[in-house]
Amino acid sequence: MTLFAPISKTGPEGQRAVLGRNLTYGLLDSLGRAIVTGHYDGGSFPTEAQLAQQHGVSRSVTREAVKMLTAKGLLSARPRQGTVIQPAELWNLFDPDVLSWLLERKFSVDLLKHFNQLRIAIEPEAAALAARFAESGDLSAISAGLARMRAAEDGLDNPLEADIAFHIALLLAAKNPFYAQFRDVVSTALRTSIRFTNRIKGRSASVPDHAAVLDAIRARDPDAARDAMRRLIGDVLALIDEAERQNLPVE
Amino acid sequence: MTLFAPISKTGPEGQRAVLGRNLTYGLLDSLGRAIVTGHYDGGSFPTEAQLAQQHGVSRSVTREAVKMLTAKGLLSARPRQGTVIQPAELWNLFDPDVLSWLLERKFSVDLLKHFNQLRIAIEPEAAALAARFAESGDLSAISAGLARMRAAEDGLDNPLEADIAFHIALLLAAKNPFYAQFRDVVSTALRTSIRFTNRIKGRSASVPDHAAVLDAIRARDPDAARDAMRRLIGDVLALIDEAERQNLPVE
DNA sequence: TCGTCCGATTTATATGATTAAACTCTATCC
DNA sequence: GGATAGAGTTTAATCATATAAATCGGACGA
Repeated sequence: MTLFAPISKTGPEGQRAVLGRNLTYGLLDSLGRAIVTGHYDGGSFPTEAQLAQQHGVSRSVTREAVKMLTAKGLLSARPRQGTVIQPAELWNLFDPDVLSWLLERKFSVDLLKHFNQLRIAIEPEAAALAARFAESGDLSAISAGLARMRAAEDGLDNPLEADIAFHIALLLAAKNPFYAQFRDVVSTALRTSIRFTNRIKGRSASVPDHAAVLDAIRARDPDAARDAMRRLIGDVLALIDEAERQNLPVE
Repeated sequence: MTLFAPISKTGPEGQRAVLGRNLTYGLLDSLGRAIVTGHYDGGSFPTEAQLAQQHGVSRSVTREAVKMLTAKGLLSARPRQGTVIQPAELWNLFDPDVLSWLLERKFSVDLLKHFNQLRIAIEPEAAALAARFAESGDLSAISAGLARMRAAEDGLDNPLEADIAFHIALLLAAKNPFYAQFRDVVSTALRTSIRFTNRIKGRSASVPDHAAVLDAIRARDPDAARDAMRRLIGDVLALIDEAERQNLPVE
């Protein structure tokens, strides 16, 4: 059974089919993706010796990749028992790698809904905190994001990247390191959303709604900022719920 | 310079001073704690050869521990450059290990505030979701937590553990895997809070306030559930803010 | 029937050798 | 003089092999 091709090291001509910046990261990515997408769901996970052989790398590389996966909560290794996949509840979902592997699965409205259920908790509160604590640099950054969104309306910028820039700047303005950690979740959620929301309405993210958030932050009005942001994400969630009710075909 | 004692392997009588279940995990914990608590802030991080020598372990163990730390975002390793500590913004703060190392630092009201600023985003929304999606098993679990809190009032249970059980059960009732991930943050926050809040008021967590949350969830009223939970955590935050203003000596 | 010991399996650890990557410095060329 | 190509050096990356420790299952014996 040849589930995987060799990661490929330096080939005859010296080219390197990169799956990462070196063999270990290549294997990490390959295994992580395979685990999260359920390639091992039926049978059991291979032993470290089998892994090394299947991927054509040494045991050192294998062990280091496995150790990284255990650090992210995907695996657990014990002598004699072998290396086993941990139940999904133990995975570190906020790890950027795990997050990106999750998206390799078949697209699911469910995942998108969960993303946005999280966003509607985090971002309104982040806006409220930003209204209290944002410094002038933070305000400029949010404002710059908004400006890019306006430019995008005239085709002068990428609307998705502009939207992301706005939301990231806002998370940083909350001046709380935990909120800053949601950078990846939010940008991932937005990137995932785009191919979905665009199917429903032709509209991209509403500039006036975003402007309302910034205005409230500028006015140092936490409650108004929270409400404005809540409305923004509430709209997306309503869209998703509607799609779910209609059992809309997606992708 | 002997910053660290050897991790200690099997000693004379065969006992093992465990800093983890094996050498790699011992080193992981030791290095993680040292990094997060700032032991390396002045100088630069040792090379892998130096680490191995300083801790009296082999290069394999060292490399695997370092790889786990890079997986958690604390380190980055490149040839010729050596192994370097990543800026704190890149640390995976939601990783349970990182979270626990964070608490090894000198207690700071700041950290406690950040914890609860996060909780006030997550938990009210979790309560609202629970009001919509909780199944009967979830309701029993939350109810059991509340019962334990009541028992604790009569000295029949541990008030802190009862409180934690309540909040964890609620997170799980939201039926969203991302919310479930906050188990560690919330229990850590509560454990940290206790030694702080107890200094201010003699009161432990209010049973009626918690009961109000459960009642709203039972009544399938998301808005009421959100408000009730918001009030609960808002109280804690108010306490912290007050303490901060008075620059209260802590611990 | 129960416990103890033995053997097999798999990860854990150690070590030596070699390779590749990345930075520094220098000497050379224009 | 300044850019630039190349050599040299440092450090992680990789490979290979050997040995130790942990644990499971079954055999054996009281």
